[in-house]
Amino acid sequence: MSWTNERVELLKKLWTEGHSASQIAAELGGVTRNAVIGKVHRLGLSGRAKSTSPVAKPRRNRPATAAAGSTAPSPAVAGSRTSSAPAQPRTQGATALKAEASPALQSQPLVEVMAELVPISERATILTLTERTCKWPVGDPSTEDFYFCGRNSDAGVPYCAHHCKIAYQPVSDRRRSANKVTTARAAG
DNA sequence: CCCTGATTCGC
DNA sequence: GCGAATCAGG
Repeated sequence: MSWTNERVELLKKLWTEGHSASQIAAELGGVTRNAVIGKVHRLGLSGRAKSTSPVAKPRRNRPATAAAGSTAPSPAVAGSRTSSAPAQPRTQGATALKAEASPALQSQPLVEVMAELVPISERATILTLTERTCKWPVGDPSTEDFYFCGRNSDAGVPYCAHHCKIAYQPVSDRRRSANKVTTARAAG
């Protein structure tokens, strides 16, 4: 993958908007965050002032030939599956969902509630999800205002603590889930 | 650990 | 010019 004009433009745009290098790399695809950072510097738009040590740091020699594709960066979101899949989010069990259930698709009222709960600054697109970010979908995936929760989750756990509570309700409680969820969020 | 950007330097 | 490896910091 090369730095075409369009890709550079997108890079500039996203960088200016404050996206992190890894996020930009994910959106561009085919590049690592290192590549993005490198490009940012070459473009001379690193501007986002950091406390760059005025002091010259002693650089160590690079080991040896390591450039040969030793690492296999996988920008794509890996669908991490736990051995035993817990209850699908917001399902009564009857509705057969596709492999990765999308809770947002079946609970419109809840979706609107969630939209208010997730700070814009922490929202994620499909491109920014990692193994440790909450993959709780919010909104209609076919519209532009769709996003993922994106907050931190434990490694391997698909949702943040908050969304886990919603997603993994005991079967015995799920009958009243709609009410409980709404009530729970009101209570905190 | 996870993440962030900064820098070097072989390619 | 490119970006992995590395460094430094949160």
